[in-house]
Amino acid sequence: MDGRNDKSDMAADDSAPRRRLPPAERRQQIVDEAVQYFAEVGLEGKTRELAKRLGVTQSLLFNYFSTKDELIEAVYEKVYIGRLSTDWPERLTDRSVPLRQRLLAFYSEYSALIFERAWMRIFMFSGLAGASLNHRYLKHLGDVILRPLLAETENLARNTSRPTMEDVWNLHGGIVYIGIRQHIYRMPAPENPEDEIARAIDKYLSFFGIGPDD
Amino acid sequence: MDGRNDKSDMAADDSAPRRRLPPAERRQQIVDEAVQYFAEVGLEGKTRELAKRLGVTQSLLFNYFSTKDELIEAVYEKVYIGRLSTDWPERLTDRSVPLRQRLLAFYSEYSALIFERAWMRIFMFSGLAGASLNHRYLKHLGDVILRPLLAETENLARNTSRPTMEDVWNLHGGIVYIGIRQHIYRMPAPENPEDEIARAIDKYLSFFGIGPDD
DNA sequence: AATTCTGTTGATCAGATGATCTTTAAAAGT
DNA sequence: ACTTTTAAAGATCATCTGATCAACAGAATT
Repeated sequence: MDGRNDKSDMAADDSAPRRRLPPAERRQQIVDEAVQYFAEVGLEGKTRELAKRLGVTQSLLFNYFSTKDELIEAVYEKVYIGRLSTDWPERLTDRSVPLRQRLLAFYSEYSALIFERAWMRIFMFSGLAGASLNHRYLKHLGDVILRPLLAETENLARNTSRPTMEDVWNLHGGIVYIGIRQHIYRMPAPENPEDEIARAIDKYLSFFGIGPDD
Repeated sequence: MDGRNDKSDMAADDSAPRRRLPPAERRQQIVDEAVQYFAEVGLEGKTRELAKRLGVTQSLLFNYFSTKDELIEAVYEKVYIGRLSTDWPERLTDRSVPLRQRLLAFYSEYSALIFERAWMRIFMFSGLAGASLNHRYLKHLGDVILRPLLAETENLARNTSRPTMEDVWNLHGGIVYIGIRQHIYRMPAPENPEDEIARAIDKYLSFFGIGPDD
């Protein structure tokens, strides 16, 4: 594209000729940069461009990943891993705490994790590509987060209309859409997403007649 | 990829050697198939693969579009055009009709238009690619649909908490997310989206103390 | 039926791209 | 200091991909 080759031009580090990193470290460095790069341009980003951003030869990449797909898999792992804390299910179902408070805590932490450009975009790219990790993640989310959340809502719902799984997905989707607008569509973000999340939760709870202290 | 060349193997039409279509018709045919194809595999789909699906030579494409980007632009136009009816703004602000009813009518029609795989995916692909049409569409949507919708809500809101633009985006996002789950992530869709949309609208309205007949 | 017009094909190019392999040189071991 | 080990670079391959252009053939015109 552009003849960037001299100096002080790269996004990453290009200045120092520091070579021969320990393999584990180099591998990690490659994956980290690949996450950022692929998040920007998509999973069809070129290995040469990625190598350039790393200040490294293209062939080096294949020293750590025998194929590009293998690198992308590593990117998936890196990005998907630890995105769903294991202790959320129990904290979401801890009935000694008001549901509203539990929801606020969960979505506060969760949004902090997912309202991140690299994650958001790679999640979308991999979703469009039909990656299995994407399906597994969403199934997992439904099983260990949203379904318990439905149970908690049902337990407290005072209205005639019973909550359904779709109601939970609607709550979830409305919140996630904030991140989509911001990072996928690059629209201006709300100054304080936490406030909007709180409103979404209140809207959800009040619809089922659940108060702040229930 | 696969040596499909003989017969009865293509997704589109491959059987008949019908050649020499009138230019306008051929062009339309190409764009139509391109929409489907790019919606499936992304905007980095190959011209040769597209030509194969059309049962046509790859070089023919460049007889109608001097460059691939030009074809993609045509795909954008085709897909974006007419996706926002011009009469929605006035119908949404027609205060002789209850707001709930207006919202139901709008999102019933709108969801019928956008809950379509090709649209949904190309919108997402173009959004990730940062296409200007995408930004313009969202700005337009905000200006002529969501902002008036906020005004209508403000006009009827009876609660202490005043509706904000973010509330409208939350309503919208929650609804759109149904389509995202279905067509981007390819998750099982709710049997009847209209019901879920109605619930989302009711949740929204009730939060501001707006009744079904207001 | 012959001629003209033009939609379509087939061959091909130039650059890009994933991947391989030999060579170089930095670090570890002696 | 010398040798060994092995990251990393450099050159290169085979294929893919967007794009070009001359040649072909179906349809309209005369």
